[in-house]
Formats: sequence, structure tokens, C-alpha cells
Amino acid sequence: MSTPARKRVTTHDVAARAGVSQPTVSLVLSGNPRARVAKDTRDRVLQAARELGYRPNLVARGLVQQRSFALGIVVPDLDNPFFTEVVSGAERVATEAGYAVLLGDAKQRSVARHVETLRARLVDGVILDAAGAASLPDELDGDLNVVVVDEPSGRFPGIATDAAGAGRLAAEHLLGLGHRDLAFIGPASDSYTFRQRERGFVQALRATGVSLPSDRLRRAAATVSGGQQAMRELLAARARPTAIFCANDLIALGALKACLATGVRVPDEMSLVGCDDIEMARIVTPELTTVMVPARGLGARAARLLLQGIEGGAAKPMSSKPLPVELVVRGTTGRAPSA
Amino acid sequence: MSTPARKRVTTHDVAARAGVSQPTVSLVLSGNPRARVAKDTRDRVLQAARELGYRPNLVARGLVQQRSFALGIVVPDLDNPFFTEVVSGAERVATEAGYAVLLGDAKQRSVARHVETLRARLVDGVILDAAGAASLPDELDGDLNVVVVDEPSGRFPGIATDAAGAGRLAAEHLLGLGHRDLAFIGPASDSYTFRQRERGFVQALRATGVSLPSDRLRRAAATVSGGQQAMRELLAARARPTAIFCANDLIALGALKACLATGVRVPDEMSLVGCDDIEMARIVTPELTTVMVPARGLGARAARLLLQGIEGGAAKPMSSKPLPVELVVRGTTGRAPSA
DNA sequence: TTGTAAGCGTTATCAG
DNA sequence: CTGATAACGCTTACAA
Repeated sequence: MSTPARKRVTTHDVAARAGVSQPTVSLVLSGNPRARVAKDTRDRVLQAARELGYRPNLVARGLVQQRSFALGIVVPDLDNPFFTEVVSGAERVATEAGYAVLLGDAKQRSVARHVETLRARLVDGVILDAAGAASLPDELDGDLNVVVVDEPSGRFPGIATDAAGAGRLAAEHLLGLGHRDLAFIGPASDSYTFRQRERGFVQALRATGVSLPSDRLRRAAATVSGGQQAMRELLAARARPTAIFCANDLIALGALKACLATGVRVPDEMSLVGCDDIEMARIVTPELTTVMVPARGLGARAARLLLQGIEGGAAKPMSSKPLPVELVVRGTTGRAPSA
Repeated sequence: MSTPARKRVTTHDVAARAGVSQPTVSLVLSGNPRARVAKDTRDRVLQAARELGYRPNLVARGLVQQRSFALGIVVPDLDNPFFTEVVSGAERVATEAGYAVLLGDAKQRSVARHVETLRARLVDGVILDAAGAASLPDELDGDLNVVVVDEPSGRFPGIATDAAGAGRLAAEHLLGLGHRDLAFIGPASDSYTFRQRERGFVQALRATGVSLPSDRLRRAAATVSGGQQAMRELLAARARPTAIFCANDLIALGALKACLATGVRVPDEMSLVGCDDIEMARIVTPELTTVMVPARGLGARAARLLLQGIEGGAAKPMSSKPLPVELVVRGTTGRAPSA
């Protein structure tokens, strides 16, 4: 019997009840700070709104303001835990700031198409990975707020990580443990991040006079099975390395799996270092030594950067300097076998 | 110099260019099948639209149609891989159907608040977990399209899994391997799914005349560390079980970790069965024996159910019968020690 | 300080 | 078959 209002209540309804005009209601309710409204009327409006259970219609607001108070985030692969962490971080700051998050996975539909529908929905900005950003037509360069995660981009502001530093940390750690027979497993992708991780690793080795023969540089998909496969090849070779840096944790976990399957003792016979520090790194036994890349922080920072570009108005957001990475020593690395 | 149109082109612009009225443009471009438009004018409109690079404004459409062609999905915890898989599945079918996905994590903001802003955005429907759905005020029962994942709900249609069956499968598997000293680790939560998994397990045991003493029923948070902790307690007891069913994979992975850390050989001394079959189950060594729950399928089915409720119009969507689960035998289970 | 008028870009309802 | 005309619910000038 107490069916209050089957139809949505609008600012008109509130206005009628409060005995004021509809725009006045809007003025009060939109929280506009510079809304100079008499305290008396404001109170009447607020009370009427409460009584009627008024809920603003963000779509209507979006139409007039030409924005939706929503951020889009399109990731290359939702199944990659690294990206789900990025999403998680971005979601947090977005919702805290009162923005909604529109999620897209580029596995099904191209980034460009995702971005197109996001624009049709008047999102205020979009978070993309570098490859996704690169695939965008340049028409919308000025038109759309874009922030790129994990790699610097000339076109858009972004928030990256110290990828070369990650490689360097891994190298220094392994060298410090006495390893000289080293290897690297990583994708052949043109991804800046992976390339830099590799380069940082190789250069740090070289700086110490340790070289990486080409057969110690294995190409593999950045997945568990990729790492597994590459590790098997490495183990089959006549001379095995004693330590390996993997371009990301998934690869390293695959490598670890291959070792354990073959009876190669980790870390006694083989040391393994991953990169990213996804949750899984702490679940395997032994726990994976890795270079922590703050994925959630990346997502959070990206969202903040975007919001700043949106709300800051004037000052265009700048790519801040790369987020620092950090070596996390766990159970897959140990001293080099005394041979 | 070829800056085409700094301002968004609207149906008006297209109309002007095509020499027709604006509503005619809408008629043509909205793809309305029952739009009876002369082929000639239709072509003119389409061409004008193409030339101007017209992009529909979904927000404007949303305002007039009182819907946004978007689905909301609010999960209790984006960091739980089970839910990210659900999200992934839902995202796929939603975008395939031309719907956007608004993502919310209930860790920061309550489900009710998430749903409130989703409604303000005129989402066409919302996917929730059972606990989230239960927390909703009943005012909007008729008002909002809700689908519940993973647990049946009296209030809303949903798509569940055969949770009791999962427990039964685990029990039968372990009994078949000759185990009689069994244990269960699971949360004390009032979650229907967890309760049913436990119940299915216990009842299947009882049916075979095997009982589960109360000290073999450990309560633990449904996380890795929860499982780890519970396993440690179980190992510390005077008489150890020979096999354990864990309410989900995270717990099982924690249990496995505790075993490996203590030098308890899996599966020789201890058999472990998880539930869900998240990716991580295949990454650890030995690989986790588990009961596969189609998380991605759950998300996909939920989205389809929602779309059906939205577009079907007439026929209210029904909760279909629980999705079947499946035992996946891997490396953490083996024959009971001959004692 | 508040009300009036206009308009955001669509779709929907009608005449013609 | 097509063109006016009117919403949709809100924000933003501008007047009063």
C-alpha cells in the first residue's frame, strides 16, 4: 500500500513539493559550491528531495554537460593478473572520486572499437595500455583524454614503471649471489616494457663483464606455458645456466614448473627471478623471487592522472617519472652452485 | 589543414547535408528495422553520415529511452580470481551484445551504494553476488533488473552452480582412492555455496559410513593464508587426516603450501582437493586436483540472463538449473597410504 | 536570490 | 514515407 512513487522522481517533483522553481532545485542539489541560495529555500529543497527520495539522473546531466563522469579502461587481457590489478587500482580511485568505470577487454573487440563506443558514451577519459593507445586513429588526439599505463608514450601522458631498473635489479641480485651463467626468457614482442626489462638486465650484466650468449636469450610468450616451454629447452641444452631472469612472473612460474617437473632443484641448482609480483608469486613453493612492479599503484596513478587532466582543466597532465620497482627476494634464488 | 569537424557532428548536421529532416536521420541511423524509409533518402542519409563521420551520442539516446545499454557488475572482491573470471565472462557477452560494462568492487563502497549510482546511470541491469543482492533495499525489487551469480536467490533470478555436487565429487574421488581419514577446510560464512559444498561432501561421506569428527572440520577464511593456517593446525594434531577437501582453491593452495613447507609429501602423505579451478590451480607443483566450477561461464550466463530479461520484455528470466561441475584430477590426490 | 527560457542530441508521436 | 513538434531530466545563462 505504501508504494511511494512508481515513477522516478525528478527535479520538477522536488521543485513542486518545495514550492520553488526547478532550476533552483538543480542549483541546490548539484552541490555547486558557488550556488548562492538562501539557506531557507535550500533547506526546503533538501527536505523535499529527501522526502520524495529524489535520485539525480546522471544521464540527463551527462547530456547537458557533455560528459558522463565515467572513465573507460581497456586492457589487452583481463585474464592476465597484472592487468586485473591495474583495473582494481583504477577502479578504486575512480569510484572514490565519484566516477564510474567502464571496462573493456581487447581480446574480443579491438581497442579502437572499444574506445569508439566509450566516446559515444561521453566518457571523460580512457586508460589504455601502450599497444592499445598506439592503435588509436590520430583524429581524436586532441579530443579525448587518454592515459597510457606501463609504458611512456609520446602521444599521450602516461604512467610507467622503471622497467630497465627491474632488469638491473634482477641482474645485480643474481650476480651478487655469484651467478655467472645466466639466461633470460622473454617475449619477442615490441613492447617497450619487456624490451627495457631485458635491456636493463643485459646491460647490467655487461657492465660487470658478464655476457649473455644468444642461446641464453630465449624467446617465449609472456605466459606460463611460454615459460615452461622455454625452460624445457634451456634444460635440454648441454650447458645449463645457473640462473634465469624472466620478463614477467607468468613466465617465471612456468619456468619453475618445468624445473620442478624435471627434478631440477630450485634454488639449489637453478635460480629464478620473475617480474611484476603478482599474487601467484607467493603461492607457489618455493615462493618466487621477483621484482615488484606496483600494478595496483599503476592503475591508481593512471586514474588520478586522468582525473587531473579532466578536472584540472588548465594544466595538461604530464607523465610523471617512472614508478620505482623493488626486488623481492623469496625462495627461488640462492647462491650459485660452487661448481 | 584538414581539421574536419572540431565539434561533434549530430543528426542535425547529417540532416542538413542530406537535405532531410533531423528525425528522418534518426530513423535511418538508429537501425530501427521497422523504419520504412525510401531507399533513396536512406542512401543519402547514410552517405552524409559517412562523409561527416557521424557518431551517435549514446547519452542522448539514453535520456530519451531511459536506459543506457549498459550492464553493471559489482563483485565482492576484484582480487579474488574467481570473480575476475566471472567479470571476464560477463564482459564478453555484454560487449558482444552491444552493451557496456560498469564495474564495481564492493571492497571500497557498499554494494547498495554501487547499485544506487548504477541506477542513476540508468543501467539496464546489474549482476551481483548473493550477499550483495541480499544487501539491497527491497524498494527497487520491481524496479531493477538483477541477476545473482553463484547462488540461488528467492528474490532475483540467478545462475548458480551445483555446489553440493562439487562436495560430493570430491568425497567420491577421495573415498575411491581409499581414504577414510578425511577433513574439510572452509569458511564459517553463511554463504550458501560454501555451505553446500561442505554439506555435499559430508553427506557423501556419511552415505558411505564415513564420519567427519568435529575436529576434522576446520574453519578458515577463504583465502590462501586462511588455508595455510588451518592446514598447520591440522598437521599439528596427534592424528592427521590423509585427505582434505577445501571449500575453494585459494584455501587448497594455502594448505598445499603449508604441507610443502612442513615437508609433508603431497600426495603421498596427504591428498588435497580444491574447488573452482582457478588458473593458479595449474601453476603450482604438484598441480591441484580440484572441482571445476565454470566461473567464466557463470559470468557469461548471468549476462545472457540479464539481457534476456531486458530485451525479452515479456517472459521474466528464470533461474536456470545449476551449472554442472566437474572433477579435475591432477597431482595433489593419490591413493591413501597403506597405513 | 530566484524564476524564466533555452538547449544538450536523441527518439517517439503524430500530422501531412 | 517524411516532416514538424514534443519530450527525456538536467544545467546554464539571463532577467526579474
